[in-house]
Amino acid sequence: MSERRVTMADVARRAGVSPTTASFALSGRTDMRISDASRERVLAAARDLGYRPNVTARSLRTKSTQTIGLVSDRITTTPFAGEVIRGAMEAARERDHLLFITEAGGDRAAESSLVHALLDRQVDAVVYASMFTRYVTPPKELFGRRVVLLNCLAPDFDAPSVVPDEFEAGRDAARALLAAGHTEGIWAIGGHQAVPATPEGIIAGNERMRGLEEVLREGGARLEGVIECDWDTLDGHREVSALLAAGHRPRALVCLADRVSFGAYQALGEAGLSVPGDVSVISFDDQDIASVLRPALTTLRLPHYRLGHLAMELILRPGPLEAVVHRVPMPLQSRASLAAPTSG
Amino acid sequence: MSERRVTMADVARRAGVSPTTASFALSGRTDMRISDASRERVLAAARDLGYRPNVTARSLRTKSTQTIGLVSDRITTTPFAGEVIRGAMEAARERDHLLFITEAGGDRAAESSLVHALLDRQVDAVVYASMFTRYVTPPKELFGRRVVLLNCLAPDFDAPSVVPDEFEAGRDAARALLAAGHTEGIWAIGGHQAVPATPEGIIAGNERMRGLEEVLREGGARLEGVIECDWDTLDGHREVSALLAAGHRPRALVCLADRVSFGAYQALGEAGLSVPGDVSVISFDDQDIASVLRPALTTLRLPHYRLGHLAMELILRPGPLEAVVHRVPMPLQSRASLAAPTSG
DNA sequence: ACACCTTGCTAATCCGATTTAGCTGAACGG
DNA sequence: CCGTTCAGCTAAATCGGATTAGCAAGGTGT
Repeated sequence: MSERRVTMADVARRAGVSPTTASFALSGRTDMRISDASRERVLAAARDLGYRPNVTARSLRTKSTQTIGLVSDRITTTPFAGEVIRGAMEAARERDHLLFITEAGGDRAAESSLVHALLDRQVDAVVYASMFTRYVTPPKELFGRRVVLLNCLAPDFDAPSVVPDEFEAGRDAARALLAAGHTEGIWAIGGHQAVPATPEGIIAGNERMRGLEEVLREGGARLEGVIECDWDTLDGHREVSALLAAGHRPRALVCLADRVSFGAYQALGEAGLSVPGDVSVISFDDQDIASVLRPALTTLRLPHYRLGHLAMELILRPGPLEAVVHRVPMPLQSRASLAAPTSG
Repeated sequence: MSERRVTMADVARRAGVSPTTASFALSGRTDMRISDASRERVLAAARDLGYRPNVTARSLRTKSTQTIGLVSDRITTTPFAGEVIRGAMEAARERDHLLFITEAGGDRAAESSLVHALLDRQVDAVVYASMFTRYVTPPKELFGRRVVLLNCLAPDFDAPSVVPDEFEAGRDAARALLAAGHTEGIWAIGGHQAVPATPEGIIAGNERMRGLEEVLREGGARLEGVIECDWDTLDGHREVSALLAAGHRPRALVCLADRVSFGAYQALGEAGLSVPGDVSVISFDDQDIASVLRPALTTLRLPHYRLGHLAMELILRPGPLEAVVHRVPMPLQSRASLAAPTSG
């Protein structure tokens, strides 16, 4: 891409030293003796010429490209996935690394070919990411490589995982409910289900429900009912409408995803019930919409930025990677949809 | 990253030819004569050994890395920006290129340093992207380089731009309104304003308004009023509430962004007005939320995927780039919020 | 029979860095 | 005065390919 770049040979020539000396002076290595005078001259020459090392050339020798690859199933499906990338990117930048982004769209062949494309470019490591928490089997090309699993788990694959702490989030939801005084009329909408097509897709649902029920029980409360449905606005609307039509009068709704909450809001509104006056709502995810709903939604936030950041941090941390599961807390975003139950 | 890779020398050895012959056989070049027998043996050896060329090494000689860099102000601010990246990525992949993603967050120094990081890695070209349409001044490091401006304009910079066709979208909004029979009581909410902090940020607003008013006028209609406000849910809610409180009874609202529409929906609902029964709403952007609102929002879609795709296509198209502005159509998503005005 | 092409291949160089091996001159010790 | 040590540097090899220059064998034309 245009204009001959200044090379180290140019710098060496201008400083009146050999390329070897220039190299050592510039890299600041001390195992080869360079006089202060020479070093200064090299540094000055580099500065004057605006020298920048050719990372590609260096990589050929050093085997390190300062480049990380990210392979994901889908980047754009979930609207907040960008935060994952941003987290990874910023962590990379803090250590002078750059990020290749790829997306296989769930296609195994495409995935393999993308991993090859990354390896052909000598990436130092790969982040293998899923856009919702689930079990995966990374392509065989990644075996034995430096890999971190992001938002997914692979028991047979020797690599660390970074996932949201769904279980603790479930517990926190229950704690918030109890703290507000809710012990009766609590319904879970969305239940254990996540994505219908993916049997393993129920990690988030299961964990959230497990934590929720556990702390509720400890607090002497319990769920009045669990409604299993897909995690979407339409489903939330349909199920909550049905619930109300059946004569139930919930005091608190635990929606397993913000999209479900939005549907619940709509159903509640149509039935003339107010949030949180008549019914409290607590939710999971903290999508954009959560803060814009009226009333603003109290929800447990999926820590996408931190997920991406931590995955990259692990990769760039020196030393071998340990196959540990790192659970990132899901902070409670306390907003307006949760309040004390009205007596009666 | 582990395991010695098979090199071309290995392939040549196994095929019993020189590396030169292997190179020519593998690249399929015809300007050097290689017998069919030799070629076959090289190809077979490569296949047997699972040979993959080291792109980094090749780049050193050829100056082409099959790698494109993307520099943006913010990737995650707008929830649909992921589609831009996906479009660019897929276009890149169609031509066996990979994409570096970087984000400067509006910081000029960071931007320069990221561009350097890209150039140090010998990217073949750079996509300079903004997350909302505006005038920009790319960093000087990009002058003379192969660059495409994505979602932004820079008159003094010799490079093509790819932007949404906001003007035509405004015209299409007007056409949709007229086709539904609206000629009176049409209000624009959001007006020319876009982002308060950015004086150049009004391109989208200006163009949309210009197209809208032009076609309305041609159709013998006109706007009853234009309300200038920021493009956010809160603003939409506040302004529409105020409008109704002032005794106005709009028949159609043109919201300059979906977020504004959402606020308008809330205000309308609170006032007991139904969409589209009492008031029609047409909007711009087509964010996720648009299809999930009740009734689903009729809106002119920002063609993010195509924007990203076209930018990358231009870059990968052989030959020099021409400093032309490419306008990508914003398709009308006809949903339920626009209907004929009720008489009376 | 000799100059002249072709064909089919290889040796050597290059790309821009890093790194290893080795060389030179001064200081030092005895 | 001679061998040793050490500071300070350079030549050359290396990484994995692409590319240029050139060479040997066989065929052609005259």
